[in-house]
Amino acid sequence: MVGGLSTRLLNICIASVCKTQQLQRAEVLLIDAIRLGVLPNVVTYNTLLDAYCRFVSMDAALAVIHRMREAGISPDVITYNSLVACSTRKRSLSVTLDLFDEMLNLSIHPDRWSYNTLMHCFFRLGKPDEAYKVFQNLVLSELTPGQDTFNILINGLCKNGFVIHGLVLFRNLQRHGVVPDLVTYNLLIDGLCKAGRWKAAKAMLMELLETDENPNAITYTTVVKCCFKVRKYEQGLEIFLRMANQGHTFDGFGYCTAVGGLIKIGKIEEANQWMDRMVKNGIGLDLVSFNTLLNLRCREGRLDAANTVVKELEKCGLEGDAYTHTIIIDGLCRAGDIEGAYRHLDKMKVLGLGSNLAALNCMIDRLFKAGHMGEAMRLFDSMETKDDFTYSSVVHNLCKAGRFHSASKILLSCLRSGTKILRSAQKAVLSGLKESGYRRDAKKLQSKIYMARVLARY
DNA sequence: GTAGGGTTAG
Repeated sequence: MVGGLSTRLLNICIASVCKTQQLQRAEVLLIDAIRLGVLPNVVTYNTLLDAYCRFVSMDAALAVIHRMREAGISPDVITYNSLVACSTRKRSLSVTLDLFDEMLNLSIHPDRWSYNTLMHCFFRLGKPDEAYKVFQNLVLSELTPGQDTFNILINGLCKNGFVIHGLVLFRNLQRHGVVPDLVTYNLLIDGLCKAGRWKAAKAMLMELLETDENPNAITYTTVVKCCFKVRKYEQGLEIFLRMANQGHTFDGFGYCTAVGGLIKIGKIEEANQWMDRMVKNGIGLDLVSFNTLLNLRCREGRLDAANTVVKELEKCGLEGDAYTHTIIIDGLCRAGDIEGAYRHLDKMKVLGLGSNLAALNCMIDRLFKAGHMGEAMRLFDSMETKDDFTYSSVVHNLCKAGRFHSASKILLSCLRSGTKILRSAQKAVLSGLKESGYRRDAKKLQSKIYMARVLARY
C-alpha cells in the first residue's frame, strides 16, 4: 500500500518536472526513488517516454522502451500512442504505420486515442482520405468515437482546405444531439478565419458566446490573429487588453501573436516591451518565440543582436526551421546585404533546406526592390515551385518597373492555372496598361479577369 | 495522459 502510494507520488513528481522540459532532473528523481526502494511502473516510464518524444527525439524515446523492458515492464497502449504521435510530428509516416502494426502484433489493442492519433497524423500529412479511412475503422471497431474524435475530424478538414465540410459536419453533429465544446468552436473560428470567411467566423464566435462555454485564452489569441490578418491591428491589441482584464494570463502563443502584430505595424518599442514581459513572466523560449525575437532584432536593424539570438537558440539544442532562415534572409536584404543573403541561401542548400519557398519569395522581392531586376527574374525562372506570393510579388514589381506587358503575361498564366493573385497586383497591371496607352490590352485583360472570377465560383 | 491558438515573404 505504502509502496503503491510512493510510486504514485513519484509519477506525479516526474510528470511535473517533465512538463518543464527538465528531463535530466526527472532522471535524477527516478534514480533517487529507486535507491529509496520506490519502484517505477508503466506510468512512470510512459511519462518519461512522452517527454523524450516531445522535447528530444524518437530515438531517445525508443531508448526508454528498452529500459522499460529491462525493468520487466511491458509497454502498453499509451506507450504506443505517444510513439505514434511522435513519429507523426517528425513527419515519418512509414514509422507511424510500422508502429501501429507493431502494436497490433504485440496484441496491444488500440483504443480510441490510438485511432484519434493516427487520424490526426494523416490529416497533418495532408492525407484526408487516409484519415477518413481510420475514422471508418474506428466506427467499425467495438470502440465509439467521442467529442475528441469529432474535433480531430473537424480540425483536419479545416486544415486541409475543407472548412465548409468541417462546418457541415459540425451542424450535423449538433442536429444529432452532440454538444460542441469550446475546442470545437475554437477550431472552427480559426479554420473559417484562415479560409478568409470572416463573417462566418464572427457568427461562430457569437454562437459560442450564447452557449454556456466561456471563451478562453486560446479563443482570444485566435480572434486577435484574425483581426491582424485583416489588418485591424488596433482592434486586435484592444482584445488582448480586454483578455488580460478578464483575468486570463498570457502564454507564449499570446505574447508571440502580440509581438508579431506590433512588428507588422512598426511599433518596435512596444514589441520589445511585450517580449521583455514574456521573459519576465518565466515563459521559456521555444523555437517560435526565438523566431519572433529574431524577427524583432532584424527589424530593429540590429543584425549582431540577431546573430546572438541564433546562437542562443542553438545553445538550447534547437534547430532553426524555414521561418528562422527566411527571417535571416529578409533581415540581411533589409540591411542592404544582398551578397550575405545569397550566401545564406547557399548555406540553406547545404543544410538541405534549399526548397524554402518563403525564403526564395522574400529574396525575389528584395532583389527587385534593390534594383536587381535581372537577378530577380533569373531566380524566378529557376524556381521549381511557385505560389501566390511569388506571382503577386513579381507582377507587382514588374509593374513598378513599367514592364506592364510582362506582368500581364504572368497574370494571364495565373488566371489559367487558377493561382490566386493579390487584387492589388491585378489592379496595378490594368491601370499600368491603361495609363501607358494600351487601353485595348487593358480591356482584354479585364474581361479575362472577370471570366476567371466567374469560373472560380463553379 | 491526445486534439485547438503563436513566428517568415506581397
